[in-house]
Amino acid sequence: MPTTSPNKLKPRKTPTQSRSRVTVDAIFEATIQVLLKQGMAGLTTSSVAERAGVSVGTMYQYFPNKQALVYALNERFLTRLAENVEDTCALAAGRPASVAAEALIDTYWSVKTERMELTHALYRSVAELDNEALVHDFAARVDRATRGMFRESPDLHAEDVDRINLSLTTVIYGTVRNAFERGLDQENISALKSELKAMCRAYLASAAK
Amino acid sequence: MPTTSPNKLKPRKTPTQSRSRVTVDAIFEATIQVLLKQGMAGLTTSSVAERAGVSVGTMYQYFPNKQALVYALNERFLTRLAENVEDTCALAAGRPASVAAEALIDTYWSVKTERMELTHALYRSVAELDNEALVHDFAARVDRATRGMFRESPDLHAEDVDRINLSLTTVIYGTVRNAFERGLDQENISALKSELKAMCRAYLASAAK
Amino acid sequence: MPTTSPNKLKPRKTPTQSRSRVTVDAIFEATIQVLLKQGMAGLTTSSVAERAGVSVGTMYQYFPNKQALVYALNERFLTRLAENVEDTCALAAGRPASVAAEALIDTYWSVKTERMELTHALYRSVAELDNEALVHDFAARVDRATRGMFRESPDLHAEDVDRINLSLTTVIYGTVRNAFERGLDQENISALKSELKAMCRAYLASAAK
Amino acid sequence: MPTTSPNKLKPRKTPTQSRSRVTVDAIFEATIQVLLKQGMAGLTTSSVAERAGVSVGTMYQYFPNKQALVYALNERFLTRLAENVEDTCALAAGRPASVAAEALIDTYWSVKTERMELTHALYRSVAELDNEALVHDFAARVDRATRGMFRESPDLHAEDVDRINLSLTTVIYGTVRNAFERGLDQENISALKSELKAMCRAYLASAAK
DNA sequence: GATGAATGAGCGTTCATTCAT
DNA sequence: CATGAATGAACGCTCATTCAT
Repeated sequence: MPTTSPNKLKPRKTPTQSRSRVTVDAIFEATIQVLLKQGMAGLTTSSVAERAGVSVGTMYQYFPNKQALVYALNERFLTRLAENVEDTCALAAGRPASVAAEALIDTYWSVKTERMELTHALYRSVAELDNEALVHDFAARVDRATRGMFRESPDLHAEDVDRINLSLTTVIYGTVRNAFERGLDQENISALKSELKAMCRAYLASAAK
Repeated sequence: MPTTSPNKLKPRKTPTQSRSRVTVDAIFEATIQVLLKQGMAGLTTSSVAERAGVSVGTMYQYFPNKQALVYALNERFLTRLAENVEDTCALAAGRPASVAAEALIDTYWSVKTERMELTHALYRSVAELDNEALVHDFAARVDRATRGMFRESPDLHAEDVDRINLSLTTVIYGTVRNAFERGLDQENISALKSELKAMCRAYLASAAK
Repeated sequence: MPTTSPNKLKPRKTPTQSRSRVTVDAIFEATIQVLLKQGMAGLTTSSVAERAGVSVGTMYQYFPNKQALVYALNERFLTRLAENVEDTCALAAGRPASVAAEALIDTYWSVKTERMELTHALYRSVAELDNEALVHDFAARVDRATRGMFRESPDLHAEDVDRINLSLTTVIYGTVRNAFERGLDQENISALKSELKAMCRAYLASAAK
Repeated sequence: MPTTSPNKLKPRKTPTQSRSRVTVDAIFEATIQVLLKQGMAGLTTSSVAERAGVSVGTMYQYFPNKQALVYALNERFLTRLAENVEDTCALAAGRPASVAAEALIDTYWSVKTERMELTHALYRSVAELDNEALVHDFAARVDRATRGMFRESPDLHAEDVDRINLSLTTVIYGTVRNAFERGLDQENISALKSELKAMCRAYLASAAK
């Protein structure tokens, strides 16, 4: 699958001036609205521009092409997610691994729940526009944070940290995503959350032996 | 997001005759090749037809439209997956839950690994063409099989089966998908697999108390 | 407008054998049915073949192409119309011009009324497939008949016949067609018919002076 | 026969700005040229765009689809025709019915003759694209005008007006159309015109008795 | 003969991108 | 800088016609 060179995806200008900021924000918000209402199929440059109240020409001042817009939008959300995870990791560092894992689940779950539909739409947009490099970058960043956290856990052996970190994060992220995509109702969703926690606890308990 | 009525997605003729079978297979294989080489963006009716060595017109004899083609391709793979899972469930029925869970993991993992790139590409194609109804149908089918299997597990209380089934399947399927999407290498992949098994075992052990 | 050479439009075989006759009739009837139900837009070779219960290949045995089929269908109807008019003219020859004109109106009107929808559909098909040469040929044939009839009218001067024939026929045919295309109800239609007769009578009375 | 909802046929932007006006006019003129040279069969979006010297994309800025273009073209001509008839009716109101009828014939004839080939081509285009609703609307509009005119004729009884209006207009419009479709030469055409007038005069004289 | 699967040119339409104003 | 009319390549899809069986 051909991946577009990242240079082509970078915004044309970093919006430091306030007017630019406002415009870019409007474009992002419009993109989200369109994504939620029409899905990726309805995400055309003109639909976004119209909703943002700017001309297509203006959009092209800030983003060299459509893909760059979607890229930047995902970057925003992933940054927010990464920051949340990093905060959580900073707070939970030094606590037992099971506590840290539960904190991670809570954080991840709440970020996904907050704007569930949008999250779903963004997942799709990433897949559709070959922005996987972006996702990998953020996965690495988040991985650094969680690994750091587990490294500080008093109940984990140093040589187990990487393995456990990989397992826990892969399981947690995958499960959360799958839970939402299966279209479960609220009751099942929250039941699932505590089962996931139980599973992580049990795993850590057995792994620590 | 508009969902296309399933009637519009049904193949035009069931390929019972041998010539049709060959043609349909060629089209499916071409779709896969294109999907792997160019992704969904490159999946045009002409690219598939050309690769399959048939004309577009012929394609349209078997599939009423492009979406139906992708739908049918996914259906094929999901059917294969469901059958494998059902076989596994039949074999593992009556064994302890942890053994059953491990069998499920092995089966699911091997089906997905077999043509890893294709699995990934199909995940995308489902998202892009609103074929989620199809996925839900198969999820329900597979769910019936695993629930049946766990119901026979001697070490599970009847009232726990549904909860445990939901948890295990959501965790397993989500983890497998995520493992592939993270692009882990073979070593990490197989490490992950045994960790996942360990996790399920620990979970079941703690749940059985 | 490019007119297709008539050779290209001729049926491939004159259906003298009875089996051919049946097939050709079935094809014609199917063409009519499709024309009535779907209009020219739905008149595809396969829709006609399917309705006729034959394969497209068979259709091409009898008609070299689609246009030839429509051509032949129109030819059939125009022949029927021409024969009716010729019969009427033979009967009314020698009668006063106004009687002859009324007879012509009655005949023309009844042919059009008989299968009104079909008549309309055929008008369209003629226009769409540039079969105007055909129409002109039949117009000439019908013209010969009516001219012959009026020539025998005792109350017409020989030098007026051509002018009066042209006027009457143009007015009558045009009015009949327009009456049906305006979508008038039965009451207005029949009122119109007697007015048209009155008009022709008045015209002939004044022209004879 | 399926009739397309009129909303789908409305132009996308009313060409008030001068640049748009020019473009739309060019497209209309190109449509006419193509219609005359190739007939409806040759009227493709690209042939029109090419002849108009614009891109297909530009065409679609002004017309939502091909049918809308043909619809708008017919609307233009029918509006022109209706206005001419209305003007004539205003001028001839109050004059004897025969004078009014002759004025109507002159007007109708001249509008249709002015661009005879085009008139013919438009008749076809209406039939082919199910624009008959449009024609009926304009027929009603023109009917109002002529009925109003005849109502003012001093020599007509009020109770006869509707019947006479219907007869005269149906005969006149039908005859004019038929005259053109028969492909008569100039000499016959103008002979026919005065015969039609004579016929109407005679009809009115007899009807007034 | 009869069949109907296969063909592929050509259609109507969309939309990311550009650039004169 | 902002605009949005114009562009045109590329798409999904149809259907008259052919020809191997």
